[in-house]
Amino acid sequence: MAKVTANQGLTERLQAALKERGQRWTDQRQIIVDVLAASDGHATGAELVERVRQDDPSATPSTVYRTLDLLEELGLARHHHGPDGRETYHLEETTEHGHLHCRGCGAEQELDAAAAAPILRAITGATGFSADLDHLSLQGLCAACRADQKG
Amino acid sequence: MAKVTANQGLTERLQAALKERGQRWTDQRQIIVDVLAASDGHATGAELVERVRQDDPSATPSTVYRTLDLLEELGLARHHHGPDGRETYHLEETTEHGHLHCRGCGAEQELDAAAAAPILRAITGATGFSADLDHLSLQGLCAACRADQKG
DNA sequence: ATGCTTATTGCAACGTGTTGCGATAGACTT
DNA sequence: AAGTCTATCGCAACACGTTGCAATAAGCAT
Repeated sequence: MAKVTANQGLTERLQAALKERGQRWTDQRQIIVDVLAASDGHATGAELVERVRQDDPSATPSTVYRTLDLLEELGLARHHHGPDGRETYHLEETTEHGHLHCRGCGAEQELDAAAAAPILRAITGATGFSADLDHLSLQGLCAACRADQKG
Repeated sequence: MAKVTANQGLTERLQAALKERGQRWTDQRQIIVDVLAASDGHATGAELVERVRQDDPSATPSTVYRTLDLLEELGLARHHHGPDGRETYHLEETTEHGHLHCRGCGAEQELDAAAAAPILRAITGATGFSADLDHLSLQGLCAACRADQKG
């Protein structure tokens, strides 16, 4: 049985977008999109490289990273930097969201658009900046850790 | 003429803090603190390494980075990650502040504690998190670029 | 099907930062 | 002043990403 890509619609959109720009559809790109979709939460660049190499051992990091850049250009993927500076990628299909890292317990929490709205408003109010939620990556202490510190 | 360190007070504080922890004061550490103080705005790790090597060509990256980590542990320095993930260091003497990067014009703007207060409040209100201002590094569009886009 | 154009790939080298380990050299004791 | 203990240093190797270049192969035209 032929391996059916789990992302028919996505793949088609991608193929169309590439054609329009005179760019090409390749097996590697299919694999990378599949892997990204499969690790739908968040994956670092290195993790994605490794997973892609399980499907196609001939793939190299440069190709994977270049494809990820391309997917971002096309608006299909996003990346942000964790508190340690490493890259984390996710598909744009996931709703736009920010990230919160607790330096106490190490927990990571997502911040959806609704929860972020007052924050973004405060940023615009204080600075005139309209901040990108997808690039919002905060570090601090979560409620539980703050309570612990007081105890 | 002996080279006089420009940071008497800082150096003394540092020496005392190290002694208390059973750690040592070395020429390299003096140089690194001096360099950090001299490039008082913000400098990437690589820039700092290069400047330190001008004063002491025998210094190696590992030493510089390890010292920077130590200075952070002691609360004397801070680093955050720019939008490209590179590290940027500054002395803690500078008042705590966040950073805003405009993806339109590339401008970088500082965010002082007063301006940030309503933002931090909004974050706590929305999430329970108490965010670290020093690690706050936002990307978005500045007021000018937003106006341009509308034009 | 064959050939042409050029986007994509793999490779190799680089840039930034981190880590393990043996050698060096601070700081303290005698 | 000499010796001891161990923090720090330099080195070499590694991890994550990026970039230039020559070889490959995708997509189109014939």
